Amino acid sequence: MDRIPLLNILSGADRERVLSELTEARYGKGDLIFREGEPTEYFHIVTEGTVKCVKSTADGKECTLKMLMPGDLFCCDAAAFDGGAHPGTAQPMGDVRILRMSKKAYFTMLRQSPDAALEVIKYLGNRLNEAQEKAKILALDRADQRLAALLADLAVRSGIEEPQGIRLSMRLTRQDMANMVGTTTETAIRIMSRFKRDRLVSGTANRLLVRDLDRLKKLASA
Amino acid sequence: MDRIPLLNILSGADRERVLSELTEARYGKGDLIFREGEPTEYFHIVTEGTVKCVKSTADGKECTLKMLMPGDLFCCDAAAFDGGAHPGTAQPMGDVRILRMSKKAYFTMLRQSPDAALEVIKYLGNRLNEAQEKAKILALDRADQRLAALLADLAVRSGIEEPQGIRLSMRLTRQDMANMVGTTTETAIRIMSRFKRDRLVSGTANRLLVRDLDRLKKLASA
DNA sequence: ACTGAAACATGACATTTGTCATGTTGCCGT
DNA sequence: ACGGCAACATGACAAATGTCATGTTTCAGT
Repeated sequence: MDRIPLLNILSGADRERVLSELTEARYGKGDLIFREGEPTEYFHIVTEGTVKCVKSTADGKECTLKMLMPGDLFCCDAAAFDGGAHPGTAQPMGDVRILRMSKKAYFTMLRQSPDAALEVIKYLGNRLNEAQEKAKILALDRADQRLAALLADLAVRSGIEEPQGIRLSMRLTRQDMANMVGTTTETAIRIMSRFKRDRLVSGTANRLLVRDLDRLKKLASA
Repeated sequence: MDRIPLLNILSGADRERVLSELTEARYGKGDLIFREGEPTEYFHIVTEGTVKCVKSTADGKECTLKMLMPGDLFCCDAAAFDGGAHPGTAQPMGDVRILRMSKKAYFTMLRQSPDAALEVIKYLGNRLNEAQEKAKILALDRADQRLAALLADLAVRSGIEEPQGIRLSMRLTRQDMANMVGTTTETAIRIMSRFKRDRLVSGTANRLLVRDLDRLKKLASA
């Protein structure tokens, strides 16, 4: 519970009150934290593991909006909408732990602590910029560039240095990648095959290695 | 200055203090309110006209992120980032009027008025949902569906009822549309020609008419 | 009313991406 | 260790979109 900015900025009575409103919940592979369309009830904070935010179409196609990692907030937006529905589905990638708080307690916190409100505003601002950057990439770049950008980003943000390159910390299938960059699984596989041949990456879902981050970044913005 | 939620929720001394910090600025065709990469200095509110938010690539391609209309806030996000740079360019579509406030006054407002902070949180939450919905559309839909969705959305949000159909209030070239849905001008033109042939729309930039909103919506989500 | 520039239009072709089919590899649970 | 399912792989073809070229229409400013 140390690496959560929103909680760290609080102190004294504010902090105690907020902590007393938080409940821990755990989820595993196959669970859903909530579904697209369901009414929002809680404000959430990820403390361990990775949570995938997904939107789907009527005909079964899926699009992954964001991978939430420890420290990330969710439903700080939709929940603010009185009575709104979840705009997407939240799905754990393996074991995760989250803290949550009722909508009412969340509003109370925001009203009573300007620090908390400012922190949420900064967080949402960053998320908005991120989402718009993603939209730009989807609108203007080719599939291979989008995939290169994704791998580079994941390597930088959650990669582990290894002698051979940067190891990605989470399991990530070609289908997961496809959903994140807006292509089909087949194209993602083909592009990954090419990247492998060109020694940019190696390995599959359980052990993905980024072998040439610089070249990957260059390709992403070429 | 009546139709600005953020200002309407304030009253008394709070309202006076905030109003005293706001300065009006006007811009016309060809001006830029700010450029991508420049440091953020102000928080802005649109009061009249339309402002286009754009991101560009090194090789001159452009992507329109959002059309801001009266009541919209901007740089409530980037400005919250101390010393951050503008993630995009803000460009007036014709004559616009905006109110602005220094970053410092903006922070003071957010600290002193929980109502203002909550309003900004709600606004940012909506913008985030919007941006993610846009990303989903870019990731999963064909160009004609994306264009249909755009036209339907504009018709609903800023259209004027006319005997022949719904007239779009702003000037919008095929190139503008292309930049908003992530295609080339040529494809946007071809798709619009088809829509015209099928009696879904008519007219060009200065006088665009949506003639069959329902069919347009159906195409968007088919 | 005229004129130059911007917007619109369309054809021909290249490239990218999707679709469907089929086969191989890797990994998890018993 | 092995059986089965998910993940990975690849070919052949279709569809969508981009690119380049060329011509017409529309519109704002003189």
